[in-house]
Amino acid sequence: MGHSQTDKAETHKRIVKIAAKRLRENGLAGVGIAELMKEAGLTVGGFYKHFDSRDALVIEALGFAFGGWKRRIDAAASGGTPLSYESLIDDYLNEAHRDNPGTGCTFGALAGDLARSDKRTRALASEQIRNYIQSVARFLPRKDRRTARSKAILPLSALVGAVSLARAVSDDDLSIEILKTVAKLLKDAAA
Amino acid sequence: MGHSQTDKAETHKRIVKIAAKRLRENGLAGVGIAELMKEAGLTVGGFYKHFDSRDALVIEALGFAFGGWKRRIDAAASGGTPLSYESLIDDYLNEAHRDNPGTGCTFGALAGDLARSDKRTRALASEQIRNYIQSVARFLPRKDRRTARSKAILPLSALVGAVSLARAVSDDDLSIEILKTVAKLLKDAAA
DNA sequence: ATTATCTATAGATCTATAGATAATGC
DNA sequence: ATTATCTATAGATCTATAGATAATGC
Repeated sequence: MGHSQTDKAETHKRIVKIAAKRLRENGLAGVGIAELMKEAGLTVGGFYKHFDSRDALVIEALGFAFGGWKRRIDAAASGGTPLSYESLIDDYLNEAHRDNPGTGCTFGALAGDLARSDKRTRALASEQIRNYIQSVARFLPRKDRRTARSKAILPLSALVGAVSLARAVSDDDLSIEILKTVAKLLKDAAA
Repeated sequence: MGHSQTDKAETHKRIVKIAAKRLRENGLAGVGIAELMKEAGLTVGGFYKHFDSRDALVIEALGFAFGGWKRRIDAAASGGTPLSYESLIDDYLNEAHRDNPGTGCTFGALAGDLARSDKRTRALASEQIRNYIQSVARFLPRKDRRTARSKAILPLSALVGAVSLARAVSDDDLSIEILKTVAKLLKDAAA
């Protein structure tokens, strides 16, 4: 039982990270506190020294989850290998992303759950959608730069819809057809 | 306490309809048996004379829910007023649909939940996605008829993604911007 | 006699809290 | 002394079942 204040900060972060993954995998109501704490190597009783309520953890975890994909594409945008619009699409619409919602786009995994969440959670979603629109806008081809913000909303919706539908079907051929077709048509439209 | 066999068939259908609405509103795990039975004017005990399990009701309710929107656009397609591709889009991307998931498109409301459902439920989703692709394909402009099936998958994904995102945000201006922008860009792309 | 529905409840699960335990840190 | 974590459990909720009740339908 080691429990310095440093340990506590690390423990807190570990719980948030695990929740960010498990909530994207199982939905916002799909995993209990006891299970999350167990995955963090702890027991249920300690939870409320870290969070006021389950909802408080959900909000924190969503904040962390949203940050993940955004950090990734922003880093790619400003980093050494500037990502093209096409590679952004391929980075989103592939089988690895489809099969790993826990580390993927939060909207792709939880848009439906967010729609049913309270106002505070949906305010976070608003803020993040704005971020995502801006992020996607930066990757748009030169010809769309002037109306980039508007132009970014269609591909963003199509990406979220396509990965949701690709995950919802049991037929793998159909699932891959959805991913590949939407990827191709989005690229064609931008060319 | 009236309970002829005719009554029972009607009661069964009433429970399914109520579930189809409430599951789209609250998510596949968001409403309990007692609440559904109460809305149908019944009590919880009678439930299992109608359904083997809660899951069995969910499957039946999804079947009914999927049928709703499809019946609507198919009727429009073959009916007196042939719906245009543009009016199909407007029929989907508007505030009334956004604000009434209980009577709207099942994928728009439940794609994320379906992705986390068992294989049997996702098999139903596969079948229905195929139906929806065909339904949308019939509305495509003349120039896209040859590759209609492929061409239908992008707008379908964009519609589902856009309504999910429009519901997920708390900011009404942003929500309307999503609906209107995706509608306009889809129409422009088809023109 | 059969059965559609009712009331009541068993058993499981989940959030949150109470009180004990064993470290930290002044 | 304080506190991070533990064990144990209260209270709520949810699915499913048991047994009673009051209609249907032979």
